Amino acid sequence: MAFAQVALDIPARSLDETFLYQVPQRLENRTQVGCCVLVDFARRPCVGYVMGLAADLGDEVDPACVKPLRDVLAEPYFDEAAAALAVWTAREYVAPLSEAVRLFTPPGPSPRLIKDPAGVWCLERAGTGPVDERWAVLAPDGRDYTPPARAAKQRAILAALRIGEVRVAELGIHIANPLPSLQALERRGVVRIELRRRLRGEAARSGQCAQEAIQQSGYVAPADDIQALTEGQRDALSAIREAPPGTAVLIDGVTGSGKTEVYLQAIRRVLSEGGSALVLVPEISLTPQTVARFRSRFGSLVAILHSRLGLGERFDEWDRVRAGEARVVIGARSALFAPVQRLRLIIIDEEHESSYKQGSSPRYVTRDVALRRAELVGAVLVCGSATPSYEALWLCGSDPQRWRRVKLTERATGQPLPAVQVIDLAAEFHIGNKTMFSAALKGALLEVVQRREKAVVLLNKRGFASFLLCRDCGFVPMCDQCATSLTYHARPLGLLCHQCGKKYPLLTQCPACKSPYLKELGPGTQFAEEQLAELLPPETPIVRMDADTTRGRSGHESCLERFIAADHGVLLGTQMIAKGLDFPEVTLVGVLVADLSLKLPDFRAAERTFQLLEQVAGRAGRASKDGRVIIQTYWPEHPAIRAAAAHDRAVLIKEERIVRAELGYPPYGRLADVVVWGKELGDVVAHINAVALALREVLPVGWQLLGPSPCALAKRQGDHRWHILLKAPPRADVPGVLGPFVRALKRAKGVKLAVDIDPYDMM
DNA sequence: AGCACGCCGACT
DNA sequence: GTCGGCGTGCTC
Repeated sequence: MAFAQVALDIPARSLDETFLYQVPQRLENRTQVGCCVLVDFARRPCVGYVMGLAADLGDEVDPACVKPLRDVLAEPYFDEAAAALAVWTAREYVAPLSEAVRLFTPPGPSPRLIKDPAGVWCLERAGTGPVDERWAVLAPDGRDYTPPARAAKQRAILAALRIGEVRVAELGIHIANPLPSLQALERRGVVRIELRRRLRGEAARSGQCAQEAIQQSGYVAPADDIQALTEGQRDALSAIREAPPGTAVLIDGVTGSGKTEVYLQAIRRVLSEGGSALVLVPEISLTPQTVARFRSRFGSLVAILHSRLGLGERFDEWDRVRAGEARVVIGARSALFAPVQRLRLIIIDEEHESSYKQGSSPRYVTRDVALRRAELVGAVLVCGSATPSYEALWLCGSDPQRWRRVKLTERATGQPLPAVQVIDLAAEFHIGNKTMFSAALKGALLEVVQRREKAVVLLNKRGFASFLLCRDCGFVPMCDQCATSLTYHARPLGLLCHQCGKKYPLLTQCPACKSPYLKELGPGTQFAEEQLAELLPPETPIVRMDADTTRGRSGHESCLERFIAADHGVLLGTQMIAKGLDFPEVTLVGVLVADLSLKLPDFRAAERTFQLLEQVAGRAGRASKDGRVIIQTYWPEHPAIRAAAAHDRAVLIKEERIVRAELGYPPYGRLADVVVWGKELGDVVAHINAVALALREVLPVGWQLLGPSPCALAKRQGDHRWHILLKAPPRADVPGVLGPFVRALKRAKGVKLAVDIDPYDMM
């Protein structure tokens, strides 16, 4: 008799254990770990995934309760190692098991069970099949129906439906758990719940006819493609080769040191031994240039997993990986879970990037899950960055058995790192300069333009002005959804909430005191663009690149192309211009206000500022011409600024070590953030207080509980947000304490709760 | 999640 | 007295 441990595809924290089912004879040879199966659960059918197989029941389960599997719905999506990684991820990040398992299932919706019009449960296949959505529609006789006074939810639902049809999911945004009420209305014949077919966009096909030839010639690239390596690159390569399976190598290489070439050659080696490789890049760096570079080496052995691909195309790529056709997988964070066979190498490029922290459940840390996957499958993890995270550096020092660091101190071209000049903006103001450009930066920009070279200017703030201020009464217009100040945009003219994206018309007078004197304060990229245009000769190409100009499918690329195509000019942008772009002709980098990110309420603010400055500085002088960097700041003596000026991270680390050790911040302590949010402030505060009270009861000795307090973004999209911060010793089993605690919590109406283990962002 | 069970206020 | 909304608990 065979039994299967099944993880049900139901995202509830109270359901995150596997359930045992008996495997009937007829399904015995099709039932494998990773299969999607149909089971009976709580008197109805349910989709699940096989996490393990067993020969007997063990003593835990009453044999009388065990039901047989109803059906096997698909070939295995994942293997035992992946199942183990899913269980580990769910535990480590206090997430429902089903959500962790879904990381490994093909892109697109899971098979769902839906009720047909007769009320019979039936299965809807994933992938190629049509996708249904549940819509609530007012029935013709329902128009005049008035629900009883006590049925507040039904009233709210009907009020919405009288205006128009609504998706059930959308009702859920404002009405907690609308389904029971909706079903009650349906029984009365007041409302119909309809399933509607949503047609998937046509699966895009990747036209790589030219690449086919490369694949047929085998994956070994022509010898002239393989660039001569520097000594540092050779050391890095041999460190990767010699690293035992399940361990990590940190490539700590200055900007322009040729880390990508190291990756490419390490991958080539893995391929020649019959293995596969996974390359994770920040979402933003997955540009056509990056893809092209890998494709030119490995042809159609490359698969791209990108969230911006259509669902069909994403599925096709995923399936090529599973089939073993693609053995070099490049993608953002979630590609870590691709069904790669014989995985021998996992590369995380730009390891310090905050996008490697997943923002929704399971809120995993890519680096840590990647190392776990490497351990489970016997692969080597390679993390590369010019500015590694403090945690990664610390791991190399404190866990040398598993973490090895290789330094690349020279640029591949032999060029020196650009000289950095720091300008004190306060001093500049005192000598009468009231513009955004110091005399030094102004001069350098004019010189660059005159020599018909290129410059990059960073201003880490988009829009025209951060906020409007009434000069008569001090009023600042705020977003009513988020309680953040509204950013003034000149084009299109209006006020915009950068938190939720809500647009407001421009005010001509103060709503509080009717004063017409509203002043724009805190210049952003739109304003800087105007100023730059005034400063430079009229015909100078200026390309602005921020979230506003890169919106849309290829906005990003078109901005870059315009800058690359121009024979000289200035690229002005927010932090997105600092990330992994390689423009050979840039000879000047200017930072308009370096301290913008320094004052954020976040213990990583200094580290992030240094990373941003060092990365953007690295855009200068990558080819044959020397580069120059000018950093303007009100805080020239800050360690992050001094470290960037000297290209010496030690200046910052020295200070950070003291602060973080003293306050128990990572890596000298582990954090967990417990957030509660909801529409009613009173509910939120009451619930978080109850949570805090209960948490203090189970708090281990040596742990600290901070708060409850409002989140830095105390209101977001209409939700009030409060949180509790936990500080634990460095190697404490934080999920081991929080997991059982959260599972035992009574759920409260009108509020939601999330746990973020090892958070990156506590706003 | 979804469904049964059971409590309790509201209306015949 | 019953009806039905809403909170609680269980599901191999």
